[in-house]
Amino acid sequence: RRMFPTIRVSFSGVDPEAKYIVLMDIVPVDNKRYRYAYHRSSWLVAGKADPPLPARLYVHPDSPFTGEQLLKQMVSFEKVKLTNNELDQHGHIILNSMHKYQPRVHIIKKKDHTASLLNLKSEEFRTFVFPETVFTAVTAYQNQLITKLKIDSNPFAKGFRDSSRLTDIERESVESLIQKHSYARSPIRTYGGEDDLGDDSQATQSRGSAFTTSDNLSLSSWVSSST
Amino acid sequence: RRMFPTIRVSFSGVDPEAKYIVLMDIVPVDNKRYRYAYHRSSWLVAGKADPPLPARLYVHPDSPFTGEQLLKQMVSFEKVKLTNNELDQHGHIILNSMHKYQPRVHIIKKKDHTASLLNLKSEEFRTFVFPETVFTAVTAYQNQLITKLKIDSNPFAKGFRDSSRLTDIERESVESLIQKHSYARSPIRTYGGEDDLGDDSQATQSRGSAFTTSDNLSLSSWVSSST
DNA sequence: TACTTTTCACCTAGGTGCGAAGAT
DNA sequence: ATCTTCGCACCTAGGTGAAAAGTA
Repeated sequence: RRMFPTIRVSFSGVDPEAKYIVLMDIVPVDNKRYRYAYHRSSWLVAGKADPPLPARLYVHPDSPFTGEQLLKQMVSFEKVKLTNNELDQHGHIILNSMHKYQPRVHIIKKKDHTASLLNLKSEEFRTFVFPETVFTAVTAYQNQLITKLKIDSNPFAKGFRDSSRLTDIERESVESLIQKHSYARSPIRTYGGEDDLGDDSQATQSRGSAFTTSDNLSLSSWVSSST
Repeated sequence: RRMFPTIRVSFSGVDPEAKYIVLMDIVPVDNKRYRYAYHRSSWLVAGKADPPLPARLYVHPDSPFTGEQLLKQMVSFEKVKLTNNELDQHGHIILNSMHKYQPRVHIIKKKDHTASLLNLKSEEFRTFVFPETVFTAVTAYQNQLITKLKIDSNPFAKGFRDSSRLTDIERESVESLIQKHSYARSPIRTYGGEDDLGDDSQATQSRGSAFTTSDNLSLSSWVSSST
C-alpha cells in the first residue's frame, strides 16, 4: 500500500542547468522487533529483528529533473508503495512489519551521458535523512488515535470520517503522542554522502501538513499485502 | 478530450544503447472546412479553412526512451488530449473542429548532453505518417455508426453499451465506410525527415485493433472544450 | 493472543456519451 | 439550421479502513 502521509522535499543550491535523479529508500533504524503496549500507548522491544529483506530503491517517476524544476517545485513521494511480501514483483519497497524504519531521500547529479543509474562513480550524490519521519511498519493500526488521524487526513478514507471525527481532546492527545516520541529530533538534519555536490545544496522537508513531523507509531505508514 | 482510438507504434532499427525522445503532433491535411452530409454518409467541402491554430507538440511522457525499450515495448499515445480552445493552458493539442487532420509521430535521437528539446541541430530525427489515421475533428459525432462503434470499443463508454450494441449488419456498414474513405492509402508509409538516423529505423503502427485503420469520419478523435 | 490476509463498501480522480441549453 | 458548451449519470482505475477469516 501507499506510504501515508507523503514525504515531500524541497531542494536548494542545485545547478539549474544540470539534471538530477531523485530517489527514496527506507532503511532499518535498529536490529529490533517491536510490539505495541496498548495500556502504555508506546512501542516496546520484542526481540531481535527478523532477517533483512531485499533492499529496494524508489526512483522518483519524474526523474530526471532539471535543477530548475527542483528549485521551483516540491518533490512529492505520494506514490511510494510498501509491502511485506519479500517476493514482490511490483518493485515496491519491502519492509518487515513491527520493525522501525527511516526513509531517506537521495539526489544524484548526472554528470555525463554514461547514464546507468547505479554507476555512481561518475556522478555526485547526496543523501538526506529527516529523523522526524521514522516510523514503525504495521499491517494494522496499533492505536485508535492514529487511525482517526489518518481517516481525517487521507482523502481516500473520507468514507469513514462521519463515524470517527477527531475531537479537540483527541487532537491534544495526538500532539502529546508526537511530542513523546520525537525527543532528541532536530527539525532538519542532513547526513552527507561520501561524495559532495561541491555546492551548498540541501533538501528541506515540507511542513505543509501536521503529519510531516510524524512519530514512530505507524503514523507515517504501514505494511500490507501487495496483492 | 482524449484522442480515441489510441495511436500505438512500434519501432525497429534503433540503437539499443541510445536515448530517444518520441513525439506526436497533428497537422492540417488541407486548407478546407468540411460539413457532413447525413444522407450520403460522407464529408463535403464547406469552404476555406479557419485561421490556423497554435501548433503544439505532445512529448510522450515516457520520454526519454532507451532504444532497448523501443525495441521491446509498443509506444502508446492514449493520453494525448485534443481541444478546440485556442487559449488552452493545459498543453493539449489544439484543433479546428470540422477540419481534416493527420497525426504524425516523431522520434529524436539524443546525441549528447546538450539536452534542449527543441535544439534539433545536434540531434537526428525522423517523422512517420500513417495515412490511415487521418480524421476530421468534431465536437459531436456526425454518424451514428461511429458513435456505436466507439461505445463498443472505449472502456469508458461501457455505460452506453446495452442500448447501442453494434449489430452484424452495422459492423458490415462500418467496414464499407472505412473502405470508402481509405482509398489510395498504403498500410505503411514513411515520410523521411531532412536528417537521417543513418540506419534502417522505422515505425510501425499497431494493428491490434479494428480502429488502427481509421477513416476520416471522426473515427479517430473529436474535439471538445478543455474544461 | 497477537498479528496477517482477504474481501468489501466507500471514497478520489478522471474518461464516456447524452441531452438540454447556448451560440451564430 | 448547424454547430458548441455544459451538467450529468455512468463508467474505469485504484486508494481507504472495517471486519471477518486465517495463521501460528
